[in-house]
Amino acid sequence: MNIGEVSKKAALPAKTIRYYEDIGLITPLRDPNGYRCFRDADMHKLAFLGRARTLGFTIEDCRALLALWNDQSRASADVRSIAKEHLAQVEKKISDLQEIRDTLSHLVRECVGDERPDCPILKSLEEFPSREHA
Amino acid sequence: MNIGEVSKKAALPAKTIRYYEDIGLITPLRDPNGYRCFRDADMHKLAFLGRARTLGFTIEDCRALLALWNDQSRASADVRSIAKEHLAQVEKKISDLQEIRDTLSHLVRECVGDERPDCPILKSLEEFPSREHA
DNA sequence: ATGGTGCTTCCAGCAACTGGAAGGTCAAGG
DNA sequence: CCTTGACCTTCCAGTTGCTGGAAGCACCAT
Repeated sequence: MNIGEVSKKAALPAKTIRYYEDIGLITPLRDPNGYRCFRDADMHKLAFLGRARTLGFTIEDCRALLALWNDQSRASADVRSIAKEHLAQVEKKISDLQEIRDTLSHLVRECVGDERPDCPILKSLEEFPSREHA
Repeated sequence: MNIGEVSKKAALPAKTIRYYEDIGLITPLRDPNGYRCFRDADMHKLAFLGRARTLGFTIEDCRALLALWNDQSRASADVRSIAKEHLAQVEKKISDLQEIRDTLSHLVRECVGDERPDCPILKSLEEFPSREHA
């Protein structure tokens, strides 16, 4: 399989696949003409990577998960701890964003948004030294 | 005021402040010795920037907001539309992350996490070609 | 004079790609 | 046989928003 076909099947841009090879996540063979030659195992890895990435695992997480995936004697606890750690980060990010959303939507609701220069949003950005306590 | 003092007051790293000058968000004066010399107006801008950045506005958003802030004849609608756009992006991100969180927490719950190699998380990453429809 | 801290500039690097240029390869059509 | 066009290759640069570090002045206290 050439990169184009793999790209379609794995739903990953060819550029991304080349990048994954660059950083050592996959090592496809080469045809005599220099074209990358992907086997089913490569496809599987790429599908795995695509899935893990859409779940927001970092590339280094993916590297670790791939290693565990390839390790027949791995303990499932190892995988679980990576996933749990990542889950915690996702939850933190959600709550940070929720706070931001609340502030923003409050500001947007307060702002009439007409032709007058008076703007509560700017006023708030100006007057609210949020990090004073830092 | 030198950069160190401003850095403390605005709760922004000195590196960040220099970076903001580099990209033209602020233009502090210089003392004869070459040191940056910040006036109150610079401080205000930096505080404004810090606040806007903690709310997740991009640098380019900040540039636009600063320009509006400095524009006495601005329409508050202009500010509002930037904030609304950003709010929409934040909300999108929250819901994306919530989906990820749900999937992840489901996986983590399913996984016993013991010494056995059998791992539902890896299995799911393997078997679930999430982007097939792309 | 010496030490320590603070300031300067510039260069490199992070994550995870993405875009584009310059060029080789292959299959089809004339 | 030649051309066209799609596909492949490599390499370099850019993205966002900083951050780290090196090399070298500036300033103040002793």
